[in-house]
Amino acid sequence: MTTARTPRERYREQMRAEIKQHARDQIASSGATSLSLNAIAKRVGMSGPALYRYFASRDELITELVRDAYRGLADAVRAAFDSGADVAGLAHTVRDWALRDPHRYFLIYGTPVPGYHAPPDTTAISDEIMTVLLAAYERLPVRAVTPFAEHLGGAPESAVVRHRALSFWTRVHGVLSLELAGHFAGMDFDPALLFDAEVRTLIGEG
Amino acid sequence: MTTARTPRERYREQMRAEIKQHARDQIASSGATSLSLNAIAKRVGMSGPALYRYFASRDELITELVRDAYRGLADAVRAAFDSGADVAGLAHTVRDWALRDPHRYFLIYGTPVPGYHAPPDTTAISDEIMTVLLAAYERLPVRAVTPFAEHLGGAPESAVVRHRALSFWTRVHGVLSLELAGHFAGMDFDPALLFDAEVRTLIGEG
DNA sequence: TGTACATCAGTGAACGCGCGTTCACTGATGTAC
DNA sequence: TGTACATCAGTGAACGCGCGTTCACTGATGTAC
Repeated sequence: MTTARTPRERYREQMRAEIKQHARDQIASSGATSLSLNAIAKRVGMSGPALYRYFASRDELITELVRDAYRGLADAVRAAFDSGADVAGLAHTVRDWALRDPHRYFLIYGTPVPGYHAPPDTTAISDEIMTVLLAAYERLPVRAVTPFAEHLGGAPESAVVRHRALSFWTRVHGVLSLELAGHFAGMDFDPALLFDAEVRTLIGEG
Repeated sequence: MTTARTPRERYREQMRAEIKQHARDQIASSGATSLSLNAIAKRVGMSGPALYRYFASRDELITELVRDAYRGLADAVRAAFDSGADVAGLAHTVRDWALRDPHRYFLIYGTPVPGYHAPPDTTAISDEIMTVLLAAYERLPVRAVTPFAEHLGGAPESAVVRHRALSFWTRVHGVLSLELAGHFAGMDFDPALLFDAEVRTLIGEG
């Protein structure tokens, strides 16, 4: 959130934000692959070429959306941790964030868009999330070393923590992505409770 | 695999199979959303409209591919079970199947294609897979009732089995889809070992 | 405070492209007598 | 075995469409003196 100085700059920021919002809306209803600049322009109320004042290309717009999504998730997770959330709290933070806008979640963790490669700085944001997870697990009682932790190498205690953080990631993603994709529809249970059950296994009560 | 009787029918089956193969190839390199009939036709060596002799529309072709994918996974899982595979064996069957053609896996379990709805019979095939999972878990020692199993209702023993089968599904999918999407790239470990670690938690050694 | 100039937002026309799908048609293959 | 007809695979032209992007241009907004 850089403060825009001149009115023109402020206007630019505003327009960029508005364009991205409409882009998100379009992704929410038609998917990221079929994102159309012309359709967005129409929504924003200008002609297609005008968007090129704000984004160099369609790819740059998508990249920006991906970056924002990563940033948003990382911020949410860090804020929760700073407010004293434990591992279970972090899991629910992720779920709440994903449920608020499923397509933003899929933009990050969904089927990779062929030909499109995420910008390098997004992996840095991913690491940021992982760092918070590690910090949260370091507060829990130490667990026995697993075969996989041995494979990870390094100090045994930290390897165990890393293993647990990876399990957090894969299990939360597993139950969450199936829920968001609608695979539990028709099955007669509350996805929130299955999620809770998985979370319990992540903090040692499983 | 219905036996084609007349030569014409055999030829038809052959062409349909060839078209689907090229469609799979195209999905593998450009994703399901951007599947193009004309491009497939060119590959097969005929003109675009000729494909309409074999598929009523683009959507029907995709539906056919989705159906085949479900069918293939279900057959693989059932065959493994019939050959005596236990829960861990089934997990590896799923992983092997997914690794053989990641895009086929994402076709089923990836980001839902907006506007496209899977045909109703695919859910039946899903149930088939679940049935095999339940059978595999019924052979394992009975476990204590979980809160989620209580929520599922029905006989406690069967509810526990259902809970475990759901955990199988979500955990296998979680670690597998992140691996296939390339999210473990750059992290210094063997995904196969993380998968094994997750599988161990699914059979009671976690 | 007013004038002269530079910056920048947005337009409309045009580019080439590929898409799914329809249609009328040709020519080969199979069927019935 | 040969002829007459029906079936069906595949073609090429055409449909309307929307796409990303470029370009020359207009008009408004900001800046310097």
